[in-house]
Amino acid sequence: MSSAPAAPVLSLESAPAPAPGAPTVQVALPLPLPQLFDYAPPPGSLAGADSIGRRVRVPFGSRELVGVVAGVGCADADTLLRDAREWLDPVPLLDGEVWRSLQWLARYTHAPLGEVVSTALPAPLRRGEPVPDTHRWGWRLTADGDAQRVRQRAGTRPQRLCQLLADAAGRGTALDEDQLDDLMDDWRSAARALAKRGLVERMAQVHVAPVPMLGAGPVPNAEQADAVAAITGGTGFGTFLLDGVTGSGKTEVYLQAIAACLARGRQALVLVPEIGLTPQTLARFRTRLGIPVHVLHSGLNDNERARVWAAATRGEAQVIVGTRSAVFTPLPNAGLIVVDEEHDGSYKQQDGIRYHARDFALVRAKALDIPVVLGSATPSLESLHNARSGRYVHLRLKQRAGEARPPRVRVLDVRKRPLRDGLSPEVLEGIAEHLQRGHQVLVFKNRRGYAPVLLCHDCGWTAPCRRCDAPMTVHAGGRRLQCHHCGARQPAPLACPDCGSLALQPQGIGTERLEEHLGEAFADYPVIRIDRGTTNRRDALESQLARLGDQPGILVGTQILAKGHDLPRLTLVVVVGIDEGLFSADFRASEKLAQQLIQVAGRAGRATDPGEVWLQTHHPGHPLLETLVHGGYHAFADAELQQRDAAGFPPFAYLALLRAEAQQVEHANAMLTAVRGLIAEDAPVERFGPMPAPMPRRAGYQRTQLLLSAPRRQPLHAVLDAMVPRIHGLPEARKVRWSLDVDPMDLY
DNA sequence: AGCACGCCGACT
DNA sequence: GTCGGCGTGCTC
Repeated sequence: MSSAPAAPVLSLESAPAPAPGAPTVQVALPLPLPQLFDYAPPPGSLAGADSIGRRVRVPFGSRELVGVVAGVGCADADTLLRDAREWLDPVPLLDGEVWRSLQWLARYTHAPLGEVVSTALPAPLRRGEPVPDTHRWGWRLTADGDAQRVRQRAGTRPQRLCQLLADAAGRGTALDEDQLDDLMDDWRSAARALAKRGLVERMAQVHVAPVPMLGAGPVPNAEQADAVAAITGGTGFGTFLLDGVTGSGKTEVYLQAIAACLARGRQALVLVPEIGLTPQTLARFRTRLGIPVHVLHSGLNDNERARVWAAATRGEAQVIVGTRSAVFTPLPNAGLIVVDEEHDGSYKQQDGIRYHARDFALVRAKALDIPVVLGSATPSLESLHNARSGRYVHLRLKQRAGEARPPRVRVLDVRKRPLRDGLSPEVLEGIAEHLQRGHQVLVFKNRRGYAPVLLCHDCGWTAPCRRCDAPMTVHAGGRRLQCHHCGARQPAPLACPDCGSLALQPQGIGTERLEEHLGEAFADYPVIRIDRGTTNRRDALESQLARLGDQPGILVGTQILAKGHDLPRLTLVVVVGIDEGLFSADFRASEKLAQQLIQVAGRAGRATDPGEVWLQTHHPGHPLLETLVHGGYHAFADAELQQRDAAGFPPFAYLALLRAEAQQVEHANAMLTAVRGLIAEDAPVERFGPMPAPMPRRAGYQRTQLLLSAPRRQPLHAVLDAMVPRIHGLPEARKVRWSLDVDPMDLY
């Protein structure tokens, strides 16, 4: 699904007409098995077509599982089926569009429906818990409480709570728990005490759809107004690529399109990348739209997620903002889907069901017959290709809002320049200058740790991971080794295990080493490192940036710094060590690098101070840099699309990658060879492999892969349709862990 | 995936 | 003499 929306390779048609006989339910179970399992309906109940989408608890071997009814049928007289234990839903939990789309996804990814359903549902629902209620809880005085109110001792919490509730009652209303949180701290203990004496009571409040109270926003410029008009002006499905440089006000366009959607009484779903969901963004949505915004992200616990899901499925949640998995939210009353930063790699799930949330959002929008907006300053080549071929409406925002000007980009040739811990003298001078002017500097290096390898200067030995074909990364200033692929950690050796030499040196530069060096070079300024090593908790990034505030100082970090927060005092971005990315074997490496450079460059000079971006490289003449610096992202994209076309890569070809891993390579290879043998000789797909994965050994497993490629989607899927069910029966597949990735993001 | 059943080593 | 190793086979 990487390029075209809902190309109906796979039909949405469902079950055949039931035949006479004992009724059965066909249940999709969360197992890596391709088939449905038949049961007799729970004793004493009926199962018609209206039970499709309901959850049932069923016996399975010696255990019990929760599944979803995917069809109904009738049993042959001679087959003995087990009884399903119980219905878990009175009416279907999944129905209508979301159910059809999930079935589509199962067929498209060639994954078992039960596993797709189970990734789509919040954990409590997956476990069989009832759909949580979404009532707001209100508190009011009982008749007793009202009568005895005057007898409360003045100045106490219970008295204050009674007073608040009495005031509210005077206005003919109760107070809900959110309002009480705002009005009084620790009202709960007072309420508990009063409730025990029967003076106050809690009651569920009927949901009343809040009316949006649109806050004032900036006056849109002509480009923004045109974009909003295009998105809101159409009828039904349409895909809009909102292609706007950093600072051009894409969020403003989203907000106005969402406001229009709300004005028609419809729900809006907004997808954001994992690190894009900042408190600032949420606050802006809330104040501008003037209604509760329901948030779904990895920081929520299971019950909170289930509640948001429930609120959405009941149509109560009007705006849902969430990361990848939010794309599964049922939207009975949908009006708009927005995918922010649509190029972002975190939309593709890389384990389990390998779906792409952006692409699935398109499928859903089509099924819902509503517009979908894909926004980015650096659109994916897939989306650009679709825009240029007319499948998407291409909306360009070329102006930066306000006075902000695009940053000046400088390519620094560091060949033959002395580098100290990876930084050239010019860079250090530049940093000093910006700091002295009271500004902030961002040093971007896409490599965590102290140094990428530990090298013996005498014999050339490098510290390898014992379980992976990868060198271990040096951490903790050289004292520890860590594998970024399997997580293994060990102390750094004092002497070379091969030759006994003590000349072990960290080789190369990571963020930790940059932090250390910059801390020494600029001892008077704060140096803050932000990467996955320092910023595990969701709010850690916030608090670290808050620590810096408006002070002059240096931020050192990886990818995680490339977007999100506004850093108005930031005027210099130094990009160190892009050279690895220039020569990577992965077909998407150039695209990722270009997007990263443009995104991180967008951090510089968002306010009135003009920003500068310095790229430190040993390859100043590399075509990617030349094109990107002189022609911008679109010139790069043109060139890169031509190369993809010539090389037969997406979006000009469709790929499916079968990965296999086993303790012994032979097992993995035997399995893939057997799979390859399942493909008809004359099938119009190219097959590459079995071949070793780019990292042949990872976490102790030998990894190989088989790549299938076709110039059109349909024949590839025809091959997969015939092939995948038979893989499960392959004896060679027994000792192997395998997975199929349709539209892989990378060939790793 | 889980879980049972099933045949061969070091232990109360 | 048993507890337990993980090979293989099945689950409506």
